Amino acid sequence: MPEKPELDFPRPLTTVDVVIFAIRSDALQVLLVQRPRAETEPFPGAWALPGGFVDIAGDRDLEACAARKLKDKTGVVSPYLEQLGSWGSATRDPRGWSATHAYFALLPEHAAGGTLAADAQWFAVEGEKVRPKLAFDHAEILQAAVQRLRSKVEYTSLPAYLMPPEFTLPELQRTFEIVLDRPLEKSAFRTRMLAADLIEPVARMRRGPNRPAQLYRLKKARAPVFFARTFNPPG
Amino acid sequence: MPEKPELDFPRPLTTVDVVIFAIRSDALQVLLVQRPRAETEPFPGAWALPGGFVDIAGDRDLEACAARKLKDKTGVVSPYLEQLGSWGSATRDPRGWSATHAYFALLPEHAAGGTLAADAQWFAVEGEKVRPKLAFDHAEILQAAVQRLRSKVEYTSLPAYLMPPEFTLPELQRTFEIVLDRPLEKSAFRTRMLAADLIEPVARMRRGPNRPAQLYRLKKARAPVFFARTFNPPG
DNA sequence: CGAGTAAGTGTGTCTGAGCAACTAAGCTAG
DNA sequence: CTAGCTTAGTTGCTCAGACACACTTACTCG
Repeated sequence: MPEKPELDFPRPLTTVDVVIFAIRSDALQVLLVQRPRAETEPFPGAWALPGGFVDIAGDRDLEACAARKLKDKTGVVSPYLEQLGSWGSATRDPRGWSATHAYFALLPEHAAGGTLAADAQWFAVEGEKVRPKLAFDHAEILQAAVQRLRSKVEYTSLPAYLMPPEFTLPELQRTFEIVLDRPLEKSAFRTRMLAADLIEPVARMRRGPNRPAQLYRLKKARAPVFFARTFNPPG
Repeated sequence: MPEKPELDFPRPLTTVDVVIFAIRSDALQVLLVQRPRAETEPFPGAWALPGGFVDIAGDRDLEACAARKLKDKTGVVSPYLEQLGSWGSATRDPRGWSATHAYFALLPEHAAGGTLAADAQWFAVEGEKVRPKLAFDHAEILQAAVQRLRSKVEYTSLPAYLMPPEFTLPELQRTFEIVLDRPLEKSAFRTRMLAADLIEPVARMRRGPNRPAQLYRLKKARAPVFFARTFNPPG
């Protein structure tokens, strides 16, 4: 091939980061990894979102790269994975002009309980932040992810992806309440969830502490379903 | 600084592309540029979205890069500009692994009528496509942009950014109808636009073909406003 | 001067949110 | 064994708001 001068442009560093959410201990949590302590690394020892450089040889595309990083840290292979956005600037990485493609993933609790990478740990999301100070601009990315999750919950049934394969309506409502951080009205919630047509009843029932409850599962058709209105808390 | 071996990873090509929309001749149009005819270029002579490599030396961040490319092609400096997503894979560019950060912009008609770059031209959006076959995966990006625009129109008042500084309600409704490609109900449209609180009346009136109409303008506070429901066509 | 057209307003209907009451089923403590 | 507590799920009522349609007003043009 003839020479292509514009390819000699200096290229930005290209990374992919994944904001991995799960409900654990009745709280919204996010998975973070600790950066290596080597002095040659930026932000040594700091907590950061799981991510890293795109592997030109191994990654077919950006989403495959995000899925790989998720699998490396959690072992989970096919969760809900959605592109969040990209952040790129001259200053966000001390090593030079860099751009990251951010994804966010929703894991059911049972999957989140599996074997974790040694450097990974779950942290509770408090407001739109997390306790430790994050490396790079990852606090900003996390904030965007939480906002996106909360805003999509208002008009889709995304949190169903945080549930185990079979769940009861009260359990699903509890998950919505944890994500939204506000109480929801039982009757309206039921009406809307059934109208959304994203979940279907399973024949079996679950024996709860008081009485058996109907089990539901996610329907195969995974189109996000939009609600007509937002619900409001009682009182 | 000590050596940082991971920085020797081969880096993907990094570009920014902008999907620029405007209403022209009563239709939704998008700005395309023709790729150079040199045989050394990929897709010589084909139409493509305006875009190109990130300039590490000149661009502060991705959005500044997108704004620069928009200004280069249209002369417009501060339109509505929103990140759309990113597309990256080993195969989308014949020159190698590449990732593009896509933005979409909304231009008012009067701004879109200004001086265009020599290689740029407006094309009507038909469905979610455009007549000429596009270079790279730009058809896919364009499709995503149209879908995003249409879906956001359902619950925000984005199309107001396609209007001149002052406009009448029927003109605004016409713009909504062009973007959504379906008729809207006059009364409901009025109620919702006023409730959205994104536009405010101007003292003056415009003389129309039959009677003078109230002029409105965009409010300074540019927060996107969400509607409770979608409107439906009459009949 | 009358018909046509477009801007803007009024109105009845219907859906769904919010709230509370109520039933039913199982657990638990005495 | 039983009474009372807890929770799943249902029902009914009220109210607000959005929608569809129809009406009024005002201007133009022939």
